[in-house]
Amino acid sequence: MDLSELNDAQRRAVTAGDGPHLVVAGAGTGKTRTLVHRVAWLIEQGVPPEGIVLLTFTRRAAGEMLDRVARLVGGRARGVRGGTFHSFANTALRRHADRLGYSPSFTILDRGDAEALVGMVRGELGLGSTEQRYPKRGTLLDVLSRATNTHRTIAQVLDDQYPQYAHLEPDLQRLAVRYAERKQEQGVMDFDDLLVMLARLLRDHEEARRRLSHAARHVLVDEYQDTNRLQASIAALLSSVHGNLMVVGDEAQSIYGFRGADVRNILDFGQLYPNCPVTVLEENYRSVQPILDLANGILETATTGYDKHLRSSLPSQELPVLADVMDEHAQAEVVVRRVLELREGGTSLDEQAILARASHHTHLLELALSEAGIPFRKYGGLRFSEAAHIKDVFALLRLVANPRDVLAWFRVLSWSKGLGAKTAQRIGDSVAAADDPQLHPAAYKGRGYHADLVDLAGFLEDAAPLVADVGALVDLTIAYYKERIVDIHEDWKKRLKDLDSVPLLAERFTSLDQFLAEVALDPVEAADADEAVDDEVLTVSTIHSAKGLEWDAVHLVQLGDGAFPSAFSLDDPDELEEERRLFYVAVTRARRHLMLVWPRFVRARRGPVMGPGCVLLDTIPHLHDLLETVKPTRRPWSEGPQAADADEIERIARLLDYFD
DNA sequence: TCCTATGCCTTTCCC
DNA sequence: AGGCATAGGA
Repeated sequence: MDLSELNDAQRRAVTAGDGPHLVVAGAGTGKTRTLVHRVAWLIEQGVPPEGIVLLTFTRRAAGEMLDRVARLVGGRARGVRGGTFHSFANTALRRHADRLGYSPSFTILDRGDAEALVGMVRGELGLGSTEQRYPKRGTLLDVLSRATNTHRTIAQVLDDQYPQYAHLEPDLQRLAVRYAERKQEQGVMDFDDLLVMLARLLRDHEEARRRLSHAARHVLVDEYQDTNRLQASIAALLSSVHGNLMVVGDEAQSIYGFRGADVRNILDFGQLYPNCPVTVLEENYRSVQPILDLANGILETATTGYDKHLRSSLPSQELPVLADVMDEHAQAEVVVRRVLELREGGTSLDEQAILARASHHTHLLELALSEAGIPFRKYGGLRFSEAAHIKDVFALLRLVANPRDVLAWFRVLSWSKGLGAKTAQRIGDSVAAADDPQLHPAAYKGRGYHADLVDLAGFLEDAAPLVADVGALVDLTIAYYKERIVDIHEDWKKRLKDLDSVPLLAERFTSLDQFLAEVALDPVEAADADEAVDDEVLTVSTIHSAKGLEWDAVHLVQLGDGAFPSAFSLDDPDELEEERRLFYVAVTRARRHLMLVWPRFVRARRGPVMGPGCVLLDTIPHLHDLLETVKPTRRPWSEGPQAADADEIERIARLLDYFD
């Protein structure tokens, strides 16, 4: 293997000896390349590929890295175990589920399912029916989830995050206990359980730990700054036998605090492993210097001092552009024009991306792209597999895989007329509680929905023998569902064509459990379900989903207080810091061309129009030396403010002045 | 027990 | 704007 294309620091990390190792890698400093070479190097040194565990943040990242490893060492790379913490946990738990009181075909609950179950448990415990201002089920789940992921008690989480609900601690304790019992009874796990159970397996089950950790000769963790306490403990336990744990990350890019990620993991790694070697990668190979100057400027404004200064060997005369525009219409216009101009200049659509803080910030822009005939794929936001009709199909499949899955019963039963929430839950519960979990329609003779239950039981009977033939099972399920969709969704016509994408998704899978787990752990992006694939496509993505990726040209839209930074972060200094790091991540995705778009006038869904400020920009020292500001000529105010009040008219007038 | 109408309340990022 | 709880009639 050729190590000559690596710099000294990278080579040190790649060829490091055994033991723990921390790699601090600034944006664009060849972090991925280093990890890829490290894995390849280990294989060449004779480490069996199955002994290497590569934990990454997304499935996409894992796949990409293993492809690159394969280019260096060939087919041997296939043996490497790679994926997210959750997917690794899923695989390990299927093998050892019985030790934890679970069947190997347990079902994974996504966020929506988990909330629904919390809702059921809340009802069952009679919580919140009389009291006013009771937290919503999403909030309840959030409290439980934060407690698990950050290793804190419910009381602590309430204190820190939800002081207004501090008095509900006893309720939440009961809820937590019952919720856990319900999941166990039904053979379902939520995302957190995957991590909790894996940690429990590693801690409490001697034999399973031996099997798992003896196999893990080398553990490598990417994006370590975005791991939470639980994940860090898993990495430590997993590597405890051989002690070979290499973690790679950049504390300036920690952007998942909202999900319980803890920067302390990377900052305190040296305390956990005293004398652990540290390699710092500083040379940036990705971006031209003016882009890095801006990135450095952003870090300078951070209150947590990051001891980082990115430098590049790629000079450029082209400053990043700040498009100071009137509103979202002007934003769309300026972005479309820029995309086309760059393309004329040789930057293909594949090499361009539009990034935004929130998925909905690009709605108008997507319309404009379609109008202009620019093909794009959107990442982030609502997933294909989260659409109601797709979840319907998966509920049927889940019943085939795990007939104790009460949420799946609930969903499927509610399709029948005259069968409401109460009855659905009662039927689901009784099936789940039975020794031989099966639907017995005969018990409901005389009810209006009896015929539906007979049909459903018939379907499940026909489906049962097909578990091993995922393709045939999916076809049967879709056919069954298509007969019913007309009564379930008023707008069934536009939903119908999506159903035909499901068999395509299932194609790669030989096991139903695997298929269902995969869909839960890595929800299919709306973009990927579309069969119309142009060969040259622009990317539209949230910044979070763009983590770890890069493009020649990046167009970052919707800057402005309330949008980016998000309104929720404005009054909390810690959260504002996370917005800053997010801004930093966005900017450092760009190699050569960067445009920031700052619409001065954004109509919020409700409430006031957003003001013209943007703290992320305002606080950067010497901003105007770092950017080339353009103010496109104002387009005529064709839309006009509807029903504007006096305040709003005045604000608009001021803005208009500004632009003239 | 089910379904519909009404009014209130919140609103991000994701494995 | 849309989800969610509650009220009240069927």
